[in-house]
Amino acid sequence: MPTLSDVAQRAGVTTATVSNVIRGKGSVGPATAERVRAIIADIGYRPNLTARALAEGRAPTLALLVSSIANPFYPEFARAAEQAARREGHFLLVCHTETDADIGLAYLDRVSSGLSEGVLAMAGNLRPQDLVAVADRGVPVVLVMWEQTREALPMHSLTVDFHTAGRLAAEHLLALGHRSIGLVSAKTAEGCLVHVQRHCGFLATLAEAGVSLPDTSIEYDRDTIGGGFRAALDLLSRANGLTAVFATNDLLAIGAMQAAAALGRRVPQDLSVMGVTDIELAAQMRPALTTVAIGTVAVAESSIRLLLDKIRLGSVHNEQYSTPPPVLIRRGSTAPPPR
Amino acid sequence: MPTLSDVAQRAGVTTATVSNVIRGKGSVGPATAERVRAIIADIGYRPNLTARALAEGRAPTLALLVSSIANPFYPEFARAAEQAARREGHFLLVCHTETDADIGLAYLDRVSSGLSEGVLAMAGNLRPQDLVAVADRGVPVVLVMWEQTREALPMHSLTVDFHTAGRLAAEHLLALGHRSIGLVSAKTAEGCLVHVQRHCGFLATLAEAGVSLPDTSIEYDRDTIGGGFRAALDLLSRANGLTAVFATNDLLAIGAMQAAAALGRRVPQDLSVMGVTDIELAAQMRPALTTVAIGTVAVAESSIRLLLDKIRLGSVHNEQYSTPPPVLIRRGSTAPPPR
DNA sequence: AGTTGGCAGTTAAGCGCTTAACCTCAACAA
DNA sequence: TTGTTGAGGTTAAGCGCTTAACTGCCAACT
Repeated sequence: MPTLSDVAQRAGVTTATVSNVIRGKGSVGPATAERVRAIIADIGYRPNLTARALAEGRAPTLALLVSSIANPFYPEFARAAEQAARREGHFLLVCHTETDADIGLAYLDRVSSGLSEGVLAMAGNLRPQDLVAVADRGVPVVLVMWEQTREALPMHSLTVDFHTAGRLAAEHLLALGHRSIGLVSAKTAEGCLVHVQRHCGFLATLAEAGVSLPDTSIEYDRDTIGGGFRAALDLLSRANGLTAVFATNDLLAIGAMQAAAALGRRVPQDLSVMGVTDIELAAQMRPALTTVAIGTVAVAESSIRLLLDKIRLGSVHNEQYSTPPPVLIRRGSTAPPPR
Repeated sequence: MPTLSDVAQRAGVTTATVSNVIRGKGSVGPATAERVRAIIADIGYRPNLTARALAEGRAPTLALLVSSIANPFYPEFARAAEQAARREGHFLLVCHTETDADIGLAYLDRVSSGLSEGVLAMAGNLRPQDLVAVADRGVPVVLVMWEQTREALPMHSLTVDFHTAGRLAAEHLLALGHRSIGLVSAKTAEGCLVHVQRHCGFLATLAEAGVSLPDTSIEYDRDTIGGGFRAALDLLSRANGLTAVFATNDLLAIGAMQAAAALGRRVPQDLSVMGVTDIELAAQMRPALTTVAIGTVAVAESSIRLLLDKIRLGSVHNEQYSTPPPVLIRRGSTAPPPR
């Protein structure tokens, strides 16, 4: 592969000049610039990005740490994040930490040793102290939807107002006339605040409306349809007269729809079902799933922008950003309760 | 951030010795090694991977070019590929080329300028000449499931036997007793050989069994459930007496199941439905989707291994590998035809 | 005693690029 | 005439790491 000095040699100038031509900096005569450009095109020279990264002290790469892709939300997020990064001239290194905090640590470690300029951390299984260690080494880190832990970590973070998401869901079901509503949520003991918040927003709204606390089914397996199926089956067979089910994410909601079908209850005529997130699958269901959209693409774009801001401005104070509020997406899986 | 020479200085040795300690090469006395290691741990030194990549002339990174993630198969593949790459000490740069060949070109270009050691190309929208140009520059490229084009590109490739996949599907339905079978496939004019092959294997097997060619519905939108829904609706309303539908991928098949439900036909009692690929969603449907698994994880692992072999052995001949044959996964969406 | 060989380390030359600092010369104003 | 200025370069010092080649030194052979 040709290098800068190959080009320089052929053009009869120094590498500095060629570099200046490429970067459009410094002052180079038009004739020289043209000659250099012609040679670059001729021999097919491409700058070595690794060398450039070393010389500039920064890599055109951002890392995204996600725990798993069991939930299609993550690929959707990753894709949007990658597009946003690309628009800013950056690559995205996607790292699946799976369920193993040590894999996360290994990634954090390697990624923060020069390969990437910053880290977007979404993986709930990362240990807070590992993140802090990396941040302390001067690597820009942005926490995305990191409501896993209550203690505020000393770094930038981007949060989504999941409380409002729960509230919107409750308001929608109440407005339709439902008064006997079941809740399918994730096990709170795992400290998964993203579910707890939705859960609480939902309950608070019902309480304000004077509706008694709903029957609840908790599922450990919060990122599978099967989990929602089992939870809803349990819920529907235990509690009579439920006319609606709210699940704290779309996957659980889809499982709930399946449970309704298995029990011979039609959605939405006999039972309304709704979720949170608005994954692409939600719109593809029959009936299409009513849900509260959190704006996946917007969240991804904000995350990238926040990280890039932190990198470029080097802001020290660790700000906390929120994305625009969630939005109710009315589809076919909810309707007024049967009389 | 501390550098090699910081460590060397504190340890009273040269950077070469520290480097040797880290890499376990050369010969270093046990006492010195221990001292160096202690200092590394003490000051929290991490090798700069960019500098290492430059010095070694290779980056610990592989690039994966996918076109989109509309079909959940791609994230599943990407995840498996990333895990395989990690086990080999590599990172995975995921690049979504979307529908734009120029984005693909830009990625190919940048990724092949030192940032990654090799490229896994799955994106059907990449232009063959762009791939050839990159390969000619000496960048190892492996084509994965690149049956988009008939002309053999001069590079390594990994293919899946989709013809057998179609055959297995036909054999399964025939064995169950179906004689009137519908086919939902992707538009062949787009040159999407991965669908055409499944399609042909299926038809050939039916023909061998003396079963007349089935009714067929072609869908442009091959990577959405909605596409399968529309196609199957068309098919089922046009052709009377169909007892089974074979769709050339799982998404189309899931759409077909929805269409059956919309028409009041129970799956599998009234209509059997099956697909190809075995995406995770297939197992989560109710009834669970019978399908022909192509071994996504195995394909991903083979891709990575093939690419790494090409990189390490620098093999010049452009071999073509095949993954293990597809396997029928019998689930609840197929049954003998109604009498 | 003289050689050999291996261990423990050092030296120094890169890898391909960026960039601050410097040089030269023509044009121009004072 | 002298000084200033700016355009159009050049020089050279890195960025942080790897590695081939080399240097001492000491124990072990013959």
